[in-house]
Amino acid sequence: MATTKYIKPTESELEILTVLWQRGLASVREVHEVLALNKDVGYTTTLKLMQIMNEKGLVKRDASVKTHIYQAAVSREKTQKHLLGKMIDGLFGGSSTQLVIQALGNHKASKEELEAIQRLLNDLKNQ
Amino acid sequence: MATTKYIKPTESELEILTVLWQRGLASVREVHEVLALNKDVGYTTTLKLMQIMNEKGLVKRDASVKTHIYQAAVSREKTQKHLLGKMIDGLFGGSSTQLVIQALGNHKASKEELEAIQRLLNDLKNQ
DNA sequence: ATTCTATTACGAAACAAATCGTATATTAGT
DNA sequence: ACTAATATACGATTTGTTTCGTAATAGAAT
Repeated sequence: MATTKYIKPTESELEILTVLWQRGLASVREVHEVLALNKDVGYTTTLKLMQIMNEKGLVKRDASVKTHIYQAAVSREKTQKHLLGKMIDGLFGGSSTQLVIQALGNHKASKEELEAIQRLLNDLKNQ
Repeated sequence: MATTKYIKPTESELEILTVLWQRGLASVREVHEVLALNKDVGYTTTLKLMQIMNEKGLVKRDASVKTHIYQAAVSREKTQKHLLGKMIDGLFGGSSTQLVIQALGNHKASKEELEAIQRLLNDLKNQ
């Protein structure tokens, strides 16, 4: 099996991926306009980043049209899984439970969300 | 209230902090030997990093003895909280629940751990 | 066709992180 | 006092990330 090396997105790349995961397809301008809501950055900066991401294989693009259309080439789930795993191993001594406790303790969740987690826990316990 | 700006440790700095959190007090050599188990890096690199961390205020050191003794100057909990929060906001759309589900789904937890989380959930629900 | 507008391509600078070599200092052993 | 061993200090280099200016390109409007 030819395993492709996992490429860790940088922080800026992650911001761009987040936009792409949300929109599916987007031009550089569209991505840029979303980013520009939260930070002050030039258009060509976003463009350059997306070109680099294309080289790295983090995004794909359709260059057959005048305005290139991009999409994420890595899934949100895989990326979450990877970064989360790193964090659990590095910061939480390998204990996902510790991380869960911290996460629930600090970020408030609604009753519905808590119940969703409880159902998941029951499933896990009965395996 | 004079709030001190939060300094985000880099990845290498986090590795060093992890060692210090575990041991409490340690010399550069001690830290370095732990790091060297997992990666190939020179002693002076570790030294330099710890000096930088000292300037940043991430660690404190006792320089009154010949071999300087370091300790973490930031708490593990605060650091966990900060980085976790960033991750939830950035990667999980602000939903700690999503993160918890991912964490529990991938990293296997023991029955005891799952029950500990269930108790926490009950507490949270009854607030 | 010429001009205007929006786009991509590309290089270079600015910045940040990690690495290590070499010099210097301190202590312990002889 | 000399030597060996072990430390710290510090500069320089390398590597990675982010930034943006400028040029080239393509299409749309006139």
